[in-house]
Amino acid sequence: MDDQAIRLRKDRAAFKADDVKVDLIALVVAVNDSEPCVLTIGQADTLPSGPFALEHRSLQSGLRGWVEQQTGHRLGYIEQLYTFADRDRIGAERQQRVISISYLALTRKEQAAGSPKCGWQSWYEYFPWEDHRSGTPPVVLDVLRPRLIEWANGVRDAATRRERWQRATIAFGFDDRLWNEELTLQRYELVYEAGLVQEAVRGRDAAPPPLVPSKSMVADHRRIVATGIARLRSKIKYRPVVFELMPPVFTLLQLQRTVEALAGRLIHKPNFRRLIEQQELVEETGEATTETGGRPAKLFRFRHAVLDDRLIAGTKLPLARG
Amino acid sequence: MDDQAIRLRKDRAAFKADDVKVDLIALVVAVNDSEPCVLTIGQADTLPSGPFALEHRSLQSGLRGWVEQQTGHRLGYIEQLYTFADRDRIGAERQQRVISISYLALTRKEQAAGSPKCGWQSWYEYFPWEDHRSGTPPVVLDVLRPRLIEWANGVRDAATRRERWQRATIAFGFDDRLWNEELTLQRYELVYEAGLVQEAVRGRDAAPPPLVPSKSMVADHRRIVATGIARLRSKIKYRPVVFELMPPVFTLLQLQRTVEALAGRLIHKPNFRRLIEQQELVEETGEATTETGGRPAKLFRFRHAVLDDRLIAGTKLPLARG
DNA sequence: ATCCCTTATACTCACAGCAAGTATATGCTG
DNA sequence: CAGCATATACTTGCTGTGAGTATAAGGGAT
Repeated sequence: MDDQAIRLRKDRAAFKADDVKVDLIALVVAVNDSEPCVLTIGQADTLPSGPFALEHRSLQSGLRGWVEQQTGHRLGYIEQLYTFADRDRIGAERQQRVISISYLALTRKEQAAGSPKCGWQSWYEYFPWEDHRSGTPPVVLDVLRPRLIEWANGVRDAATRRERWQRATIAFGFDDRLWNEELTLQRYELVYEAGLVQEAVRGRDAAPPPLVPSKSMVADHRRIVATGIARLRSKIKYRPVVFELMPPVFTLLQLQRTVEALAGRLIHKPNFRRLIEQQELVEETGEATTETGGRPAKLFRFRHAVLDDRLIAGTKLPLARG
Repeated sequence: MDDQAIRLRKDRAAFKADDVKVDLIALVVAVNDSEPCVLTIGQADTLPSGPFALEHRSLQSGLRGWVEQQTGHRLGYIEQLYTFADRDRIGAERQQRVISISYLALTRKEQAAGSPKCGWQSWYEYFPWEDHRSGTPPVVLDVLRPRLIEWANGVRDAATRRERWQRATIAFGFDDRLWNEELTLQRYELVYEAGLVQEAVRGRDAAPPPLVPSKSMVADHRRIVATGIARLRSKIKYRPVVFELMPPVFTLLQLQRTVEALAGRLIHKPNFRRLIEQQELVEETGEATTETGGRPAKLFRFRHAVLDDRLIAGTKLPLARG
């Protein structure tokens, strides 16, 4: 039957007018002094972004252009995060759709001179419940747990109640379940659904509700950050991406602190060192530094050769479960 | 400095005219009789697709609409694959960009009555080198290896030669390296770069080159299929997505054959059963079937409860390395 | 009925990965 | 010199898992 083919072509033609605007959004991450940071503009509430335009050679180069212009940073490693088109994102004047393509970029903080109107923020400012390096942060049990219980009990249906509480239990590791650092996005979605972040109650003119203390962001940028954190926490376990965040030369402890900063949890030192060395991810420079205090630490550099063959095996990092 | 902010706003305004067209492309996968299939239209060379339009509630619902209209299939599980904007994809008449957002959907083949002009194709028709269930297929060592050696040696620079051959070695497991089924995309990119598939030499009017025998597709659809295969092969190892492809009731061997079909390699049976059962992914229905021949096989169904808590641990499947 | 085939199911073994604990060496600082 | 922080080595024990083998149950051909 060729009707189908013809109808197809006609339908496709009929849609010609529905052009959309495409926005590129960058989540740029660096780690400095054991603190994972994201690059922001505005009131530390906006990610670098800009429209995809004709003169851009590709999506990635368009993104690089915007970030460079807005923050003065040259991006290195880039990977696509997610593409979305929310209903809320329709332009007011014309009925027009906006598609947002978000990217995750990894750099080093010192790389560029700070541009005006941009700065680095610890990502734990936006997600205070994600940093478990000094044990479970108080906000989890003191604030989130009771609020999420309230939220779960806020519905009639018993099944929904149970389902809500189960989701919270899994995501936050309540009731002796273990904390899974990779569930950052699920956790953000929970606190959003429960109306505990500013973004969720924006535009509503109800009485100011009791929010969980945390820094909010413009539009859905905080959601993008959550997506990026989750992606990064998962990826460091099987790809040597940490090195994109390291200076050319570093000590093993610095490397460990960086991974810990990203993962939001501590790592058993001997295991970490064994794993790094047996995988031959790094090589000694022959130098050592005394700046760390204590016994001078050997300096290492990343073995770029592994970028090739680590495609096979994957890099594993020992993230302690307990 | 507020220049920056002002300049930013102006730049953004100046780009207003650069609207783009957004295409949604669906890779719909099912497994039937131990054969992984993709849903195609046209001459079995096109994936269901259509433009994103104003009346679509969301990207996903737009995609569902197009697939349903073109193939009669209602999609269930959907996940985003990748978004790209190739330089080649510029409209001829107007200078306009086309963004393609691709999705991976998992269904069961029997679900819908076949629509005209659409059909299921084994994905190994497009990637004959990916099926290692009966050992390494001949095409790998007899055709691909010599052609890739030629390709690697086709450059002057010794470093490039070595790098090309190393990539090929890793991707295809030459020289006693082990085959990694997840590198489907890297392999396709290699054969593409080497000019061994029809898509790579399209539009060139050089003499017909010696291609590797395989079915080609329109535009870059075959690349999308490769991306989807890679994603799926990776994902079945840590998320229980296989069950989206299974009938409501099945035997353990059927389940194993499905996983093997996707992974393109065989699994050690006792290990597979142990892992499935100890993870409590399935439960017995109490029935058994004699249709399989031999001793009647117990029938199982998927435990939907695990969809929740498998967020934590992840589902693991025993894919033999050797 | 018997043999043989196929499939299902159970048990065992061995090794690698890895989390965790403990101990020691080294060099700085006060 | 004491005290401290770091680096580095050794050991232990659990678990996951790849792999082999054995047994049970039904169907079909002889």
